Amino acid sequence: MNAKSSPLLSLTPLEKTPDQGVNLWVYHSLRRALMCGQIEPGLPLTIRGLAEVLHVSPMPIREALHRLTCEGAVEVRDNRRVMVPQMTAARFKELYELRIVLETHAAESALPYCRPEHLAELERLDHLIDLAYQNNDTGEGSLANQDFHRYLYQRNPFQVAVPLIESIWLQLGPFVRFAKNKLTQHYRIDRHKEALQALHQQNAFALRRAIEADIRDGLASIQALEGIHAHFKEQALSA
Amino acid sequence: MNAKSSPLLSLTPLEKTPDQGVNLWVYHSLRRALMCGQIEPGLPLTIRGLAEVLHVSPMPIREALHRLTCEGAVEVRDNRRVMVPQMTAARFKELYELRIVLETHAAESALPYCRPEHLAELERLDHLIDLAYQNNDTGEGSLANQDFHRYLYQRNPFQVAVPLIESIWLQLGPFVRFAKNKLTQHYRIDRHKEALQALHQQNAFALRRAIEADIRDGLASIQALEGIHAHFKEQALSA
DNA sequence: TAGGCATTTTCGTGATCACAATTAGATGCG
DNA sequence: CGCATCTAATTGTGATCACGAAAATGCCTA
Repeated sequence: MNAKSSPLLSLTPLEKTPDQGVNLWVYHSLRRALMCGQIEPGLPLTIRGLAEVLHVSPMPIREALHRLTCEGAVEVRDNRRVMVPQMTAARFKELYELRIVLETHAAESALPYCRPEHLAELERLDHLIDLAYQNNDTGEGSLANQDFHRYLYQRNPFQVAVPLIESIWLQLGPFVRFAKNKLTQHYRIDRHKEALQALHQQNAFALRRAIEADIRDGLASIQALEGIHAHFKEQALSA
Repeated sequence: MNAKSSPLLSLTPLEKTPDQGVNLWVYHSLRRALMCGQIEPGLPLTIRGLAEVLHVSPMPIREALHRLTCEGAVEVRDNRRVMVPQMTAARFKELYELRIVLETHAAESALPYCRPEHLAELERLDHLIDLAYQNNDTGEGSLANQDFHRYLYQRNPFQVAVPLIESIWLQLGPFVRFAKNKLTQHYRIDRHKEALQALHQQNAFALRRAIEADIRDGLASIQALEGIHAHFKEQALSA
């Protein structure tokens, strides 16, 4: 009996499966773990290993890993091993620029559809963010922040950018866990309030500026962390 | 023996599998079929049916369909049936706006990495596009056009937008087949030439304008088709 | 004691099987 | 003759198995 010594992963597997298949439950569990930085980049993820950790058959794991692969959350090395990709400073910068491009566009395209009741819901979601950060729960705060942005963008019923944005979030997720210092939280301007005001005034330009500033603030609060680049793999330039 | 009457699909399954697994071969075959509009939107795709058409076991089909699902190429109706999503005018417009946002950004970020030898390759790819259209091969022309754009964007070694752009292409793919009229080809301005000139001059602004114009030209040539909207499902507004 | 090679283990892939859910066709009632 | 119901075929999901390839382990030699 090979008692796998794999449990380098705690992997709180979300609350039990309500009704959705085992497949989706495994996917969401792994996704959550990725997003909260519970999986070490570079550590090889094996199908059978994860299957044992989550107490399911290898099949749902296989499908979840494939899905996460095509979403960019994990990558396949030389056609075999799968792992969370190493981050580089250049890729980090590209991902954040893409966030700005995509999310300012998504916000502007959602602006005409925003009704007063939606603004109320956004204020509620923004309050949840504050609560999470007051509890020093960085992971939950990050997820709540995504809920705020996602709800805004999805006001546009024809929105097609959200899956792409979520893919970017997923690629950045494993590295935001280092932003545990709430120091910058004290001094930061609440860009969400600015966004809400812009929404109220139906001011597309102000909305874009608020969203961009919000994203740049998050980036700055991460880059301000000393030693953050130690977690980035030096890029092997093969020009 | 249930002789499936499914062959509503011709599905020229690409050239045989060179060395990559059956999995990837199936995926690329389906992707190619999607891109060339060989699969009727709304027609239900079944795992076992496709498995019989491609003469493989259901397993590679299952994985390919899942991957195409998370790329937005196909969608799952009420958690069971999978099919090419119906297009609406609103979604069409959103997808093209997203193309412009993503591709102008990708082009600009690739600009600093463009060397003379890359420009030569781009001219070669542009020539292939002309050849395809001269042969009235719309499908091949569309693929060649994607090769041109992809090669340009990938000059940036830290590019992260290309997978997202390919997802948009994949969602638009099944509907560009209607653009079979080469009438607009005669009068259109060659935006790729403009892009190449901008690249040569390292002019970011001109490059963005060329790429945006190129995309808008393609959109216009499709929308100019009378009756194209007959292929769009009227959107069911549930506000 | 360190390095090269062969054996063994582990892994991903692809195939087949069993089962619940859904759907399409058949049947019976009004 | 039309419609509701029931039955049977079909589908997606999840589990298990077999196989070739890649790694890890151990062994042997210099």
